[in-house]
Amino acid sequence: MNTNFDIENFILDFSNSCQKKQKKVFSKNEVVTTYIKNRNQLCILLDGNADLVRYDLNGNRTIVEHFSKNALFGEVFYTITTNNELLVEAKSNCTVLFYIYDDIFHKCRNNCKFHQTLSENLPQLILNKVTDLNMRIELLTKRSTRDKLLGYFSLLSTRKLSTSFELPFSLTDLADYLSVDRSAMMRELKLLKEDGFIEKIGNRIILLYK
Amino acid sequence: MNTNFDIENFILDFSNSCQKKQKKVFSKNEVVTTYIKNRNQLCILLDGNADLVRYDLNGNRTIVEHFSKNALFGEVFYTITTNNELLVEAKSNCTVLFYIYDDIFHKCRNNCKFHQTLSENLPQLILNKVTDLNMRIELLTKRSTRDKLLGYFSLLSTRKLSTSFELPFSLTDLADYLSVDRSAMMRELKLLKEDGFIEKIGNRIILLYK
DNA sequence: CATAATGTGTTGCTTTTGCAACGGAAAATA
DNA sequence: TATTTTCCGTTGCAAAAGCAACACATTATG
Repeated sequence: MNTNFDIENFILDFSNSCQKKQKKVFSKNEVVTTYIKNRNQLCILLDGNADLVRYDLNGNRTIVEHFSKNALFGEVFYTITTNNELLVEAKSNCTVLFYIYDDIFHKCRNNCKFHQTLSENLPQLILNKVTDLNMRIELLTKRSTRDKLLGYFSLLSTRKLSTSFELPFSLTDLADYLSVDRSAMMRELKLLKEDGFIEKIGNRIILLYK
Repeated sequence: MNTNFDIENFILDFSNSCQKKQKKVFSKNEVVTTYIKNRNQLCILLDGNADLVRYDLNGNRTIVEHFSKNALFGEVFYTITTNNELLVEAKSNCTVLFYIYDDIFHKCRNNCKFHQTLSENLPQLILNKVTDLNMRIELLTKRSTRDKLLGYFSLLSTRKLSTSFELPFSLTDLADYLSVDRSAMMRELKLLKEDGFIEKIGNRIILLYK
């Protein structure tokens, strides 16, 4: 996450300072948490990978966000407006810290340093989420599967400062992230290879164009 | 916009308190502003309607956000990460206040009340944007044009607390907002009518299902 | 008021995407 | 290690969406 706020040190310094917290360990595919209206839970992923997933009424699965080490998530960052189930699924073994925010923008009743520091930095952290969401929207508004794939690859390439990078998703999950059918995406992936846009070696993509 | 912060009164009280501002009037279809990296402009729509629009390399147009009276917009709320042109277009005659934020989360150098009050409420305002963006993502991840239309209609219906409501867009713009082809959307709209999901009288939609 | 510009509604055709199904590879698990 | 489960890669077919073109309505504008 791109922030001036040093989450890593913050966690090291303060993670034990608040009494109102819980630390839990999850194994792969377990449900870490479900998003519930007005609870204002805040979670920190100390270790592992997890996805925020939504299931709609048609049974379609959408990966809304992907979290890795030190990611912050929870209802604090996501005002819930619909009835759709929103849950965080562990993609690997995970260690997670849970906090409840009585009031997002004010101090913890216990007046602990953790909540205080976090409150100060919350605006910046939320703005980071906004950036992520806008990127997501940009991807989703692309009209074809090809453009979604290329857009996503170019994003990863920019982040890694390299035309070669690992996919953080399985291909099945990538399809759910781009909101397209998996087999149609595989077909397009093949065409992208044939048309010389990309190379794919296992989980690694190499961008060839420009 | 759904916020505890009373924008209307805030504008009345403070819009003249900061020296670093500009008030401008635009006529329909004029470009209100272009989003530029690191400028941190903040705009308040005093009157009229405007859209945040993106044009991609294929010439596709996407309406990213729709603004009406008292809406806040500008780079402050949108961390720019791509090269795509992002601009705000007046959809009617508009009056807009412009401010520049030297530093989003700190006080204006002039220490004016406007920036101070806004700083205090910025987290809440950003959270409102997050809500909007999440709804947008939810719409865009729907797999079919039908589901996008129904999802959008149900959203408007919830907002207006009525199964009957006016569309805030022309149908051409609605297609750009849902990121679908206009004629395909028209076709689907016709089918929705035929299948008894909606009624459409001019600009007004009536939801018939459930 | 006449004319231009924009928006609506429609359609035939083409392309893209989704769906369903399957075999084999890889990974997780007993 | 054997076995089950998940993931990858592919394909034929059906459905949906995009494209292009047009007539007509409505709205702006000289």
